[in-house]
Amino acid sequence: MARELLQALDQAGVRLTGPRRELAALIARRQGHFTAADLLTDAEQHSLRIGRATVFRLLEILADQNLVERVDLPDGRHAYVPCEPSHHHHLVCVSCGAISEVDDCGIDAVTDEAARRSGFEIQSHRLELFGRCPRCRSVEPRQ
Amino acid sequence: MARELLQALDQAGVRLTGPRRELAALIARRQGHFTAADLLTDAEQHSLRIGRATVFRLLEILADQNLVERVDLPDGRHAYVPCEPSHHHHLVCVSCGAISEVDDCGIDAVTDEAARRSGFEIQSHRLELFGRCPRCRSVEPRQ
DNA sequence: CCCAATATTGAGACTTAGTCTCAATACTGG
DNA sequence: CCAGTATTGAGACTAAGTCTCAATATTGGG
Repeated sequence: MARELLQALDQAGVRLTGPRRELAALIARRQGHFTAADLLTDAEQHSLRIGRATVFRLLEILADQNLVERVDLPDGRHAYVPCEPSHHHHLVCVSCGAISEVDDCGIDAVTDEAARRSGFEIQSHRLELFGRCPRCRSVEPRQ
Repeated sequence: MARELLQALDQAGVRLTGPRRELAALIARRQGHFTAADLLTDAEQHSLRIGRATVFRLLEILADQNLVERVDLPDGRHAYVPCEPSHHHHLVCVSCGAISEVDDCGIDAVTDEAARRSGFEIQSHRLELFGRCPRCRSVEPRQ
């Protein structure tokens, strides 16, 4: 999976330097969402000397390329999710942090309707869904 | 408008102390969204000695009462919007920062569909729409 | 292969948002 | 008025993120 990330970066004309390869590998090893701080901790545990700025810089590049998406968790923290570049939305499991992607499920009708009612010209939107994933539901059916 | 905020707080059993009244007035004077830092600046300009913690504490109370909603701006900052307690979504004007509320425009169908496809049990969602408000559109029709 | 131009790097200072603690103060009901 | 409780501001603290800069890595051209 790190392979794919690097390939996509390469195609976008981004230099594949050592630190970037290492970070791509760390990201690939993660399940679900992660924060910048997570990556810094990971790097330290692997005895990689990667600066804070480098992490944020790569995350910015990845976000620009839509290879990673920024998600605002309900508690206000910022997390990132590796994902397909196409437009879609995220389902965040509040128990285990797993992320699932769902593509457009008729949201356009909603935004169109909102535009009609408000007179706004809508340029972008962000939909985040929070709940419990199938696995967490089966482990503890009701919370 | 500060009147309404205070009234709602009162009904919720929150003490209407001096600093809270002052902050309510500052919030009422604001158009659209604002950040905690905005309120601190306002307070200072009005020579009010209100501590940082007090601002965050009141915002938390207001958010708990759904009198204010936290909005994550596209640039990653956190802002607050005074609003009606009922469930709804926000339209944020990226030019002037104006906020408009739209209530449920069929989003439930979208979340239901997402739940069906993913197996998640969806507990909450957040939809934010970004674009340009009617006024900004008329001033500069295309950007 | 080497070199000069350019991009990237890590370190750490810095900024900003938000939390926490605590002693002083304000508010409450009796 | 008074005792108990809640709230307050100050400021220390933490965490997230940005910025600067000198050192290093990478690149394409000769």
